[in-house]
Amino acid sequence: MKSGSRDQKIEGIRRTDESPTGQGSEARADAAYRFLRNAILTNEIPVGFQATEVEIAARLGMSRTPVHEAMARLQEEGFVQILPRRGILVKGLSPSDLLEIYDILIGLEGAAAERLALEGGDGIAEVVQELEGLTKRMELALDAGDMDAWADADEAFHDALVARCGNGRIRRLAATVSGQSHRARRLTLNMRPPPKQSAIEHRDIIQAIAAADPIAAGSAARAHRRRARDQLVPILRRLNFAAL
Amino acid sequence: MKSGSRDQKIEGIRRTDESPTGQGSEARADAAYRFLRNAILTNEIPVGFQATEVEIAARLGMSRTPVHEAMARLQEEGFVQILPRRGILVKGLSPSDLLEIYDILIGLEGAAAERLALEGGDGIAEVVQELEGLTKRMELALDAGDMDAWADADEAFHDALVARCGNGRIRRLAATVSGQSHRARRLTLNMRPPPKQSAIEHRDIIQAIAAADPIAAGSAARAHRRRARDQLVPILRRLNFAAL
DNA sequence: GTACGCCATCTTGCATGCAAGCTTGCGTGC
DNA sequence: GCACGCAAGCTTGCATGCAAGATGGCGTAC
Repeated sequence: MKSGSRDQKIEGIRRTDESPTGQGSEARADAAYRFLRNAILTNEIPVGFQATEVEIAARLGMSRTPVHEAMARLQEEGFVQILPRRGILVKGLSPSDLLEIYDILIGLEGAAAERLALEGGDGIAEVVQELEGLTKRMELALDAGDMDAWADADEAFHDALVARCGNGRIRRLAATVSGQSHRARRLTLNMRPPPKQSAIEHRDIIQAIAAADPIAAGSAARAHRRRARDQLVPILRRLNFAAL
Repeated sequence: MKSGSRDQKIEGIRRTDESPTGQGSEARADAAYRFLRNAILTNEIPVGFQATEVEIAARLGMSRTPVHEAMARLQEEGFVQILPRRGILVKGLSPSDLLEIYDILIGLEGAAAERLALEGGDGIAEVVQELEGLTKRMELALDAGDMDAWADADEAFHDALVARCGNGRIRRLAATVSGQSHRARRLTLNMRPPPKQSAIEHRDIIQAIAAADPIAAGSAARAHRRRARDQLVPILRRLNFAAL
């Protein structure tokens, strides 16, 4: 037997009726990529799920070619593993994988914060306001005990930090890498102590950016992610998650 | 006419006689990727070169399919751009591209140095020795006035830093990103003042790693790359390189 | 002479056909 | 009863065929 969850539904790919070929580029391949990535992130396709290109192609109503390309991308990003002659396996994240991911986020978000503080001046006020608003949302959600809303706001803060730093490459890399830790963060959301500290640390970052102090901004961003790492990784190790 | 350099030779792809399919996976597609990437990095295929998938496939002695996959990867990494209906364009790097790349390297190498210092203990002595050896090579090359050898050793130092940090993801990301700046570094090699400072800064990094001081190690690594950035980018801007 | 519109060609994206290797299950021999 | 060998099937990688859209050139009209 291949796996336990062959019967998982993968229906419902959004066939945007734009150019089937042409400038939109990679219509089907891209659709397959986005659909599968999203399905894995939301656990619609669980870790350990195994299937062949043909099966996935059939479920998605397309041929093997675009699925093949999507799989190559997903493998590069660590979401799946193409097993030699056995099919495609949805991979989980081990605690050490997560450690790697957090170390990268520490570096990238530090760089983003630094860059934001360096740019300074003009558009910064707007960014600061956005970051402040998201931090406020976190606090409100935390007060209300709504951890999902807290996680949404927290994620939005970190997304905004890298998205607004003006460095498109950082944005793309961070999105890819942090996507991989999405499941882990959500799963452990209730195993962690209430994240009261997060908002404070976010404000440290915001302040340094507003003060146009790149060194302090980078330092604050790294310290924040470091603390998250040192909190999250031990929990996973203790739980002895082989993969999640 | 498409471009000026259609007649460039792209012959000579190394057809490793391993399994044409099977476990090695992506034999031809991977070969195409590596060959093209290398050719672009070494300027065998110059910036501005433009061709179609069919032409490249013919030159490489394979069909369009593996070339197509290779191109998708190269585009994601920023080496080429697939123009809607006009073919594939080898992209150059603008000064702001290079700024982005350096900001990322600042972050990633900082994280690598931090991680190395954190691991501490056992295998660190070996890594420290390797880094020290490469730094020595830089000094010797610099004394001999051999800038190419200096650049080789410098590159090896930075490669070793991220490769030995134990984080495979950092290694891969850094390799991809730093590869893109390869041409720029080489081209400006003789436009910069003699890099006497580099060896000193490398030793700062090495010392902090040896002392198991992650904060200092990260800080030193970032400071080193920051200086390189602030030296290189203005040169490119001044030269008004649209792309290189 | 210039500008606009139409047609042909070119290029890519996807579907399908083909080949080859690994895996696995069964049969046989010890 | 167990282990080894063989064969068949399954799965992926690559080649090729097909279709569709955009671009550029050429012809015509003003």
